[in-house]
Amino acid sequence: MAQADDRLTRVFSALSDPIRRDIVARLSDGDATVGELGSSYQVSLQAVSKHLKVLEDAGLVSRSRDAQRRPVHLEAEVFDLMTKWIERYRRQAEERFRRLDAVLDAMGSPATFSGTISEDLTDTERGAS
Amino acid sequence: MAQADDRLTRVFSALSDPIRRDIVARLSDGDATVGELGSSYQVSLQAVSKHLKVLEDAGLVSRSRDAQRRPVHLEAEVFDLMTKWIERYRRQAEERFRRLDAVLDAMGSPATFSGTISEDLTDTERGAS
DNA sequence: TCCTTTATAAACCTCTTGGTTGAATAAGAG
DNA sequence: CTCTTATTCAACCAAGAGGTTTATAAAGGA
Repeated sequence: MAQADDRLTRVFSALSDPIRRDIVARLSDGDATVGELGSSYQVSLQAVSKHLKVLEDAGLVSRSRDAQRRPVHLEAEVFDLMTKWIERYRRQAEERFRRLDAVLDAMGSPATFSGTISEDLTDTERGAS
Repeated sequence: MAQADDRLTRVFSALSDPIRRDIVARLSDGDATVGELGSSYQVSLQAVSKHLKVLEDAGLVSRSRDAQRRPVHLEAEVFDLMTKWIERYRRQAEERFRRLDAVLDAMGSPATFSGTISEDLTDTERGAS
């Protein structure tokens, strides 16, 4: 659970950088070496190497070996982690919205909506005391 | 374009923090005040207030006013930005994978796959020189 | 073997982030 | 008015992130 949390943190964090998102975009089009990737940005190759390490730690890319080169490969499955998280709460919010609509509908009043309509759901992630 | 980029950066960045993700999770169950949210974590209320500002700047939440209270509301539409980005590259990677399979199939060889199969795609985001 | 290419490691710097505490603001409630 | 509640602002601090440069490692190619 804390593990999944760390993983999500790493993935979101990895994609919060424009260069790293761009690297992912490029890799979706095919594997590439560090040098190939690096030539597109103004930052040093070492910086790109660091970015790749971040992506790798997040599980978003993997690397093999081809002579001196280390081709980088996109691991698209990790996206699932994010989309699942996102979709879960999006759905929940939409569901709540639907219910709110139903309530307003039933009593035909505006109301500033300050209370909570739904009860507690089992929330696997939240844990702080 | 750079605007969308900033927005994506802010959204991913906002969700890269466990407390902020948890806040989003809670808000998906209903609006809440800063105080209500803050009581769940060990950090100070001021820290929570800062987290909310980050979420707000990312467009993930909005705030209204109810006397001294400032109820926080989840803006789930922003999720679309992310899912669209993610799905785009996931799909592209899968597509590439399919084509690779086809190629391997056609020539019945293993091959370590180092080259690029597809040509450049018009990539709206990538822009660095 | 020696050179060149490709990539990483290490040390360093600066800016950002997430946290703190203490003061200020906003808006009822008595 | 004055007090209390709810929230934010300001100043500060430690740790982390992203960048640099210099040096090192790994692995063909001449």
